[in-house]
Amino acid sequence: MVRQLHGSPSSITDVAALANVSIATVSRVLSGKRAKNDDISRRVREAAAQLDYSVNRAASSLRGTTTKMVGVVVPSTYDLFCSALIDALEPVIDDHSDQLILGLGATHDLQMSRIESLVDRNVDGLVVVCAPDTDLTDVFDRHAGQLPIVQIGEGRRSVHTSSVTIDQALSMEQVISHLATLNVKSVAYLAGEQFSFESAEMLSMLHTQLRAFGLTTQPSWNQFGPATVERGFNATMRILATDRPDAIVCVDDNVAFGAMVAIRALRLRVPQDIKVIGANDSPLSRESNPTLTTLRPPFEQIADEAMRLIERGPSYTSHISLVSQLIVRESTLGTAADMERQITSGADE
Amino acid sequence: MVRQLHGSPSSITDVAALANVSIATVSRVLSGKRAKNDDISRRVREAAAQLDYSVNRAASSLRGTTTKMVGVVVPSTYDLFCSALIDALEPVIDDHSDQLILGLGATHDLQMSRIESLVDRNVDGLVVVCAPDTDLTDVFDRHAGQLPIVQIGEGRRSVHTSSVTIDQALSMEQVISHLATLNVKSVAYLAGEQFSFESAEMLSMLHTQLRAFGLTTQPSWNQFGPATVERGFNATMRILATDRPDAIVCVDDNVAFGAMVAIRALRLRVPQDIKVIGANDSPLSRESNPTLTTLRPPFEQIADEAMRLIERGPSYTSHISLVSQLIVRESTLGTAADMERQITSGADE
DNA sequence: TTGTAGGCGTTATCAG
DNA sequence: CTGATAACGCCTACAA
Repeated sequence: MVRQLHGSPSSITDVAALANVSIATVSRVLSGKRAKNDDISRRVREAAAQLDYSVNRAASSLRGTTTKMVGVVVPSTYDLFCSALIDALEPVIDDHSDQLILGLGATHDLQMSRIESLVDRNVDGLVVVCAPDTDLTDVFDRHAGQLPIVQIGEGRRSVHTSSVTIDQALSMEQVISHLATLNVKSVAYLAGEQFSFESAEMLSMLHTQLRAFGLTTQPSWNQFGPATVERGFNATMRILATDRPDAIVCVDDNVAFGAMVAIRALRLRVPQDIKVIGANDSPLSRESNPTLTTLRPPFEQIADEAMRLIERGPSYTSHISLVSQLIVRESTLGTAADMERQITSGADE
Repeated sequence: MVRQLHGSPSSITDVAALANVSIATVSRVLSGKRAKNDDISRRVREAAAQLDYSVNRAASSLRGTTTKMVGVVVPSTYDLFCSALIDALEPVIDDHSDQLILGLGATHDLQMSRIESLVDRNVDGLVVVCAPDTDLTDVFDRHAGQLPIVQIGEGRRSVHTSSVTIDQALSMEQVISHLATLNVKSVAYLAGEQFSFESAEMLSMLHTQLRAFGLTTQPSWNQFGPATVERGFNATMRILATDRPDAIVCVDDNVAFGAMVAIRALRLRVPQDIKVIGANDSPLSRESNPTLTTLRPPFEQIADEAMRLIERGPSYTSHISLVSQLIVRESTLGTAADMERQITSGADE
């Protein structure tokens, strides 16, 4: 393989010359728009490899109809949902030989600005996680005719864009059904921030499912708050000061961890005395709490569906709803021995 | 402003026609390669605005010398250091009117593949966080002549690339000096994973600084392990079963949180009985542990320096070392009242 | 199936 | 400082 360390990289003309064919043929062979796999085809590939040739994307974008770039706009990579999504999206985008262009913005204006930039760049598609309380429908409507846009998760929908969401009702049903199987009678719920539409929706579904399965809860057990370990700890302490629910369902694995610590601090056992379930599981939280029964959003599926929708172009819009996976672990099913092990081992070495 | 909802977007030719100048002049005005700010300049800008014109980056890249794209390659966005870095880098890159192309890879092969893709795309520069135990010097050497490459943090350095790192020695000095001021005599250290070079370096610096300030430690107090809440909890429980260090320094805010929970579980007080210090602070961990004294890496500075190095082009290489900021909070300086408040309040509402 | 040639929108060059 | 013009590298009718 000849490396052109100095001088400009080889172009399609060089390949054509070396393979003794026209540049049109080279273009067709290399872009797969040619049926046969004969001698010519072989010669072209060989020449390309020898010259270490790769297409100039700028030229290709200029003349062709795609840029092989996909824009991804999310509020922040701190957000565990967003980082899990990005980690799932990146390999899928790479598989399509596309590039992931990242836009960050936690406000309407920032998100809009990033989206405009990406549209300016003629990205082939846009994946957007709307910031909380943000309405981007105007921006979407403005561009949805030009390129496929896929909204992920909550947020007001534009008529012209596709969406991939998580079916919170089915997810909650899995949780309550699981608890019912374990003979749980009463359930506390540590929700997310009050102002979030998602939180309100989840809470309402919880009540629906509790009713369906004949379980009970109490108003003081259904608390809104930030999704932090500390909040889980504090909220649980407060509930357990006077009451004793059979299970605590948490909006987040961090909250669930705080709850478990609080339960242990009160000399109660998980899961024998109280069962704990988390949600919005991500590899990061899993690592820090490997015994927690939790709802894992289907990030790989989300990424696959999003890219599929982008591939189909702007004229096709579809709304896809996926269901989280309930991962059953010791915090609901474990034996006393399991939990003992969890607390005392974890050997540092 | 005239929107061209249907039909192709306006090009430089349209602007030139409307402004009654040549396309060359339009190009110069809009790219700032023209001194005066006279009538011509004004007419051009006006025409561009009227036509909602924006340059076609593909054409610009094809003809010009830059692509206005910066590649960022990191192991994973789960990693708090990486997500904090990306969140700091994105706005800086946007300020330069560039786009951030993200490449993810936790292994040598993946990182190399992403870097090759980005170089193929002719990005204007590359920011790379090497995966642990990964040597990318061969890849760097191959491309460092073509485009500026900036390594962030640990990892083997290539002679031809720039780097921006955190001065761990100075950071540790801040920590120990702070503890010395508070009359701390003995310090335990919960390190990161044993195999990481960074961990070993930090531990050695800890000992150096302890000696310098006349503090003590014990071999059994210096433990390697994963950076999780659970690990911090377990490790602290084990140490406190027999010993009583005046302070515990943790490699990570999560570990520190686990340590604080363990201390409280043993009915000891932070900071009166034992002081706790974290490190690698990020907004995420700060949110879940707002009372922790911690070392915050200078992400904004890192981002600024990285972009500055990229702007200077491939021929200029420089190695920059920045120092973390010690954020002093209640876990070392607080009063009893502070900590009481921390535990019992945190009002869910 | 292959080659030829035109043009995508921009920037760099060079002459005025 | 401005304007005309030549690339940049590629894709794709269209002709052979």
